[in-house]
Amino acid sequence: MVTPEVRTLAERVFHQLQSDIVRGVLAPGSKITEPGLAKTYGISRGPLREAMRRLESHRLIERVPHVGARVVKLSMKELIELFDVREALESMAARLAAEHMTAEEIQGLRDVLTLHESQADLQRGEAYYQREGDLDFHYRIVQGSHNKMLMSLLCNDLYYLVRLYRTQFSASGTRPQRAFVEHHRIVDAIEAGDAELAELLMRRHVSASRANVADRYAATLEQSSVTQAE
Amino acid sequence: MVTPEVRTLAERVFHQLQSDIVRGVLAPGSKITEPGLAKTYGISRGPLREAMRRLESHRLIERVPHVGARVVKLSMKELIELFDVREALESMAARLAAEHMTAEEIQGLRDVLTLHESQADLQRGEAYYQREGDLDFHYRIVQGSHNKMLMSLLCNDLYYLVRLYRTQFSASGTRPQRAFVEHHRIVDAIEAGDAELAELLMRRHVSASRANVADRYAATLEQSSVTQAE
DNA sequence: GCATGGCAAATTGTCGACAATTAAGAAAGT
DNA sequence: ACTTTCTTAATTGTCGACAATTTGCCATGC
Repeated sequence: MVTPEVRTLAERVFHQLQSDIVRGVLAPGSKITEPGLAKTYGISRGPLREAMRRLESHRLIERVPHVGARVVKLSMKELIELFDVREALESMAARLAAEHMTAEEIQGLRDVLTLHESQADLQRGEAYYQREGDLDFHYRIVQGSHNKMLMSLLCNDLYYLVRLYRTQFSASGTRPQRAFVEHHRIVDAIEAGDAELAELLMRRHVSASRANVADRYAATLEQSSVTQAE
Repeated sequence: MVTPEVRTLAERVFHQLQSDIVRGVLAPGSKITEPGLAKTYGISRGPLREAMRRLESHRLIERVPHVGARVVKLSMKELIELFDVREALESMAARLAAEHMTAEEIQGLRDVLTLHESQADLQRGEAYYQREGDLDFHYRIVQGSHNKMLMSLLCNDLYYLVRLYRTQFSASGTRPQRAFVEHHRIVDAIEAGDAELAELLMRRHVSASRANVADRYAATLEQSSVTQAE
């Protein structure tokens, strides 16, 4: 990941909190109190509040004035919204990557895929896609777009939410091989410099992930309505 | 706009600073010092720093640890990057708007257009598109997407940068009528529920704006290279 | 027994002071 | 005259204390 700038206390505690939230150390929806955190991390409330303000901007915590803050808890609806935004941004990223990625970057992307392939081969492709690997792939394509604003939006904001969702829903995705193939096809398009195709494939790829989530959402709704009816 | 939550000092000074930066009261690239601002706004540095941290997250100021902060100054390259992101997000917004917008919202959108038309008719369509009007149109479509994450990204982050760019480059867009027509066509598509068409038209609309900016960018580069050569 | 009002504890918001780091300017040496 | 180094001033980073607001609880009245 990006080397965290740990020059100040506020920076350090920001990254620490970010990590703790994404990894599930701080449970989604749990209330976090300033004196508590200050004591936990051994700092005063000043830098802590600045870190929390940044986390708020990054949508990892939600604050209400004079009341308090709690770790964000993604609803399925919000999760699907997140995938819509990802579809828009990542398809654009794939298009730009096909136009601007250097040979070295493309090679690095291939290396990531082969590495993942061997890992997935061992673990029967089950757990892998719920880990960092999948995001690593998307991460590199965003970098390849050479668009700093895209990189900032996706890598600094949205991907942390994606990782948070994985801890929340322990996504038992049933489509590891399919995603594999899709990844390969996307790299092929990028390597061929076919921007239009790369964009289309990435759009379908993210859209398929969202559909997967949406299906489970529908199943959940159905079940809850049954529960409500009885 | 969204009613600003002015419950605390930090909130108030955040909105104040945001407005001052976007309106050009604080010049792009100018250095801003904490004691100076604290004195100007009559508050202490605590809330001020929190407001600045939020502005930093929203990309309106840039901070370097132990050195200071300055108002962001968009380069043409960054501006074009911004338009790329807008193209991706707003075309998605138009698609969702065509799917989810209510009759009342569509009527409101039409009202905005007719209002703008009368204004533009008076002012020969010159100055209007550099003001709030154009953004107001886009704003409503984003609202119509009913996607909170999209709304947050576009309305809370990117649109402030767009407004900032207008003060920076005093964009002498030569295409008011064309944009008018494009706006109308987009609304037509949304009203017809044609999501695919709405997305396509919005993509072209933003893309055309970017092309306009890019042309001026190229002209600027040419001129500077001439200046350098002499 | 329940609702309403006020009281108290805890938490958040704000402030001023002190420590740490940086940048600029002056002085001295080559 | 130029570079280098040291000193100093200014700015940022951090802290602890105080004020304001909220929330839960308890007592009182119906």
